[in-house]
Amino acid sequence: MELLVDKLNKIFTKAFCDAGYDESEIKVGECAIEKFGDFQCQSPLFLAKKYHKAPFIIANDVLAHLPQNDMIQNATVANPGYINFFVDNTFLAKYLEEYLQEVEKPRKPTDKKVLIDYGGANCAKPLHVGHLRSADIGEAIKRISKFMGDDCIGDVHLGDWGLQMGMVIYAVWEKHPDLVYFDENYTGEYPKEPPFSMEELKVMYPSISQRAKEDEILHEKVKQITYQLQQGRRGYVALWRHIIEVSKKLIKQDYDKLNANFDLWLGESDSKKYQDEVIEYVIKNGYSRVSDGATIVDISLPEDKTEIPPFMLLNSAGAALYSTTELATIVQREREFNVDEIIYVVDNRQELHFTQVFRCVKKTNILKKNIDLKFVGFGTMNGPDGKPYKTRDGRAMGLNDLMDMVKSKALEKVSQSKIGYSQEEIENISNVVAISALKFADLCVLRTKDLIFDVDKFCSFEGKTGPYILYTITRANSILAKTEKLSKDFCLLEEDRKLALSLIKFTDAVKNAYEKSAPSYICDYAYSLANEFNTFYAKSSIIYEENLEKKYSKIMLTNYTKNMLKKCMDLLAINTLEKM
RNA sequence: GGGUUUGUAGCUCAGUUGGAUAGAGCAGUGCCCUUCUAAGGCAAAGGUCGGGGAUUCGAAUUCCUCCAAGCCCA
Repeated sequence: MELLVDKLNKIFTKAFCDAGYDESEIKVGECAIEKFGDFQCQSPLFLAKKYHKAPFIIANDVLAHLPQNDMIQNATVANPGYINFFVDNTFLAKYLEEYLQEVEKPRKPTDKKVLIDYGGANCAKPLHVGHLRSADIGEAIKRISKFMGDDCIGDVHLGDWGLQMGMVIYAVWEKHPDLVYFDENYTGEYPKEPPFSMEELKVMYPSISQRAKEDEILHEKVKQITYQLQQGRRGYVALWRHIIEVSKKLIKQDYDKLNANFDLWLGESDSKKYQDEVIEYVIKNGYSRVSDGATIVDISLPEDKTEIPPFMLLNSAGAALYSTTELATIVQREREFNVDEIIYVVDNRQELHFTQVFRCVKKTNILKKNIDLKFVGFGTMNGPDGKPYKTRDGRAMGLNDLMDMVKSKALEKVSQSKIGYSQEEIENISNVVAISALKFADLCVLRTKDLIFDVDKFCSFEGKTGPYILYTITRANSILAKTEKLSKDFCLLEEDRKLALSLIKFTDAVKNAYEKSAPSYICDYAYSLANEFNTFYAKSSIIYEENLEKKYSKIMLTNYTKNMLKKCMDLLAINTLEKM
């Protein structure tokens, strides 16, 4: 199906050509001033210089050559050379119905397999506000890409190989020093069941981490355990497996609340099997050199203004680093999942690190095919002082603490509702409302910018928020529930055309969101559509409308809007409600 | 010190390849529930687009310079 703007672009391109301006890139856009038109063409302004003519004259030439058609109405020229026009109502009504049918159809597959690396939670550690962005943005990008026809898989990519693992092992040892895991001479099978519960695991890391900050000896001990684990000490590895297993369950609970559904639950340690091979490949093929005892790969390019620090393969102690693991992971993703593109949804602060990794991949030709490596960075969640957000006691705020805060606010609000809900309904509704507030607040700012963490903002249910969108859906739904199906043809009323025009802008929003990996475009669109609907809602009486033709048309629009809003929220991975 | 990002209303943010009167939300002001959920709608108010210079018919947007802040690497 040809989109309206494409149809218009074609007509205008022909008109320009007929008027003697042979240009291929004639474009039509939204009219900046509403009363002048639905759309406008600014091309005369751009062409003035080339043709040595005033834009106003060009615009009039074009207007005279505009062919007769059933779309464009009341085309006028405005100073200094805009061509403004309206779209015919009957045409718009027909187009809208076709358009909405088209949107429902599944897209043609793009044959592109994309792996999205988001999440990044650390095993044994609770999720904090910093994890919110990656989960929200990553999940939305995944859904948007899928909608556009890509074959997408999401990988949570857990941090399962760091110091925190040593801390938990230490905590277990402290509690049960006589478990077989700690007996170096033990050669038998280790128990299948973990020696701790989910609840116990939750408190292990925070308590040891706190103590290690003050206790130098304990800190050393933990480092040593971590080292021994990474060297493959049997008992520790067995215990480590238990920690991962229980930890995954805990982490999944949190991600489920945010609607972040990962296809893969891999972690840093899973690429370990490729690590030695990768190191050997880089060294053997002469891509690396030794500098101050460390093995590095120079990745600077001639066009760089300043030198980019080298990629570090092995440190001076001969140990693999975070960057090495990253390289091995990319190799793993090529071999095991055969991807065409990898998208990293991570904090902006990691940009240099990924630039180094990507360059190293390219320089060493370590991949068999050309995989597109994309860094999709997001801004840091900062506190009111502009620095990364910390609670009063100096820790990052826990995700669950934040959720509880928002939820209690939602509970308060829902309990006040005129509609008498049961306790169970109140519980469910406030849950959905709270999560929508949290996610929408996070998603609606352009991802690349740092943002100030503001509890009140996340708890806000008015204006440009998730609950506003949900509320709009429930209003629409309430009308639909109270009306019977009427069989009349859809005719668009003059007073409702703004809502219709808003509905057909969906394609632009998704396209932008997809191309720029920026879900905020969907938020903006959903908000403006909801806004338009609420204006429509306030102006019209729908279920009491006596003219059946009008009534039917308005009900149809209500239904279209509801579906569209739900579609947007689904792309953002935000659940909606029928009643609230 | 090098790199990088940012500076738009009191606060939090939008602002398409330069284009008409720089837009939203929150807070504050005034209206609107005897009709579909007021978590809403309508109206007004709020700005030297960090400062200065340059290019242009035309700059929040491009270039230069200065100021301030964040982050990364040292």
